[in-house]
Amino acid sequence: MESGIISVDKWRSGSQAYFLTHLHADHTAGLSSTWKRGPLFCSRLTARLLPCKFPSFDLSLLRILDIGTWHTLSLITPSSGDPTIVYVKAIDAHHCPGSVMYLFRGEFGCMLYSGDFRWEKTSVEAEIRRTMLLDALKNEKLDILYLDNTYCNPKYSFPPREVAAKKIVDIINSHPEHQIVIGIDSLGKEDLLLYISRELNIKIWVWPERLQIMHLLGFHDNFTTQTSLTRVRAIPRYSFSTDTLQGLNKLCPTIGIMPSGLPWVTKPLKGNENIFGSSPSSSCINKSNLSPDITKSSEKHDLIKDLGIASRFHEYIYTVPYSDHSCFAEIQEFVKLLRPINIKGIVSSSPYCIDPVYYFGHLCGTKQAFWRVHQKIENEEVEENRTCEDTNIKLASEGNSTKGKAGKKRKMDEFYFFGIRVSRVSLLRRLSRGVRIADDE
DNA sequence: GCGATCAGAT
DNA sequence: CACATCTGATCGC
Repeated sequence: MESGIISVDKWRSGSQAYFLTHLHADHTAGLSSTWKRGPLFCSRLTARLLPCKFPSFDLSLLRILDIGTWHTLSLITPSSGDPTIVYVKAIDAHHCPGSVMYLFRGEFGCMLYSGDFRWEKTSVEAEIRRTMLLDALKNEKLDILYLDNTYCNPKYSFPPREVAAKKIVDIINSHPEHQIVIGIDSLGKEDLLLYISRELNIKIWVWPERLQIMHLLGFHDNFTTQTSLTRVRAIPRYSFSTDTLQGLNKLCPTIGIMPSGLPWVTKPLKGNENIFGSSPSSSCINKSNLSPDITKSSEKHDLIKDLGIASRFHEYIYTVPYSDHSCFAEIQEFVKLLRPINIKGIVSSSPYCIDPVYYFGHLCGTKQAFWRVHQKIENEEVEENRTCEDTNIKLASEGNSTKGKAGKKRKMDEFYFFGIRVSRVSLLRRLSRGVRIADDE
């Protein structure tokens, strides 16, 4: 049987074509400026952004896939040496700029790799995308869906991004005298920042590399690297912490806003701090007379009363459920729409992320996968294993190329249309995402 | 010395 | 509690 025809967000050697869904770091681990293993397919926008991350990347290896158009790849069946045709269509994933899903058709059947995606149904764009996906699948069963299962648990529920964005503007407006910092990554959340910029009619500060990204995305008027021009700054998420906010508040009153799919917490609060801020006697209260006295009971009451979907985890920090991944209900809608024969989650890092078959197996074209997963769960220690593929990884005796307990995992793979080759994993480290299509396992 | 990988942090 | 990213250590060439 053939193996390793194409890889999605996986960069080991042996494939004939490589597909990148988007440029976040956990999907590019293994890619580098010296890439030469084969053609790399991606969206036009990803191709434009890619040199920022990989400056001397050989651009002659890039293959741009226009969204919504079928592309034809002539590949070789490794086992026989015979030519084979693979058709691929890229579909906007609405996760971050350039992000796409890939729909493949070939001898192996029909498969969709969702990548990271957000499936909001409130926008006009979402309706266009829904139609595009259904048209692409017309009269064709979907053999396998590789699904972004980041929040594949009913406990994960959050509103559309538009709602969260409004809340963030409300928070900013309710702090007219404060500096504002917002934690973001190197790509993503641009729509949020644009919305803030337009609603408040201000520019937003970003760090220089981020301004370059904004310009590549075509945003020339809403962002600046001059701190004097604005009170709203977007800073790297890794430098967004309680310490950062406490430091900033020694200079001037500042609040932090963390847009995230989940309530965000930093390291455990110390001493007599609590989620509504330090008591006046706390050693952590800052001593500057510029600092906001949020501990005044009347003001505290007003702030809390008005938080709505936002929450306040620290005296200076708000978290708002602005997520670039689908919530559980959206994932469910997506699966209901597609009715795949089989589903495979592409994320296995979260202790709460569960094999999507557990929740959605009954929506699939075959009940086999559903029953097998339920059987597996009933036969094992449910609370430990059903929510945590990492448990299997930790139990694995060796970090070879099969994830999980060899016997158990192989059993799991049997009902998938493809075997999945997963790179060697550290027993303690989460799996990277991605898939390499192979059916020889 | 360099890139890839890993561990630990935010 | 998650995600995405950074820094720094270690490994192999």
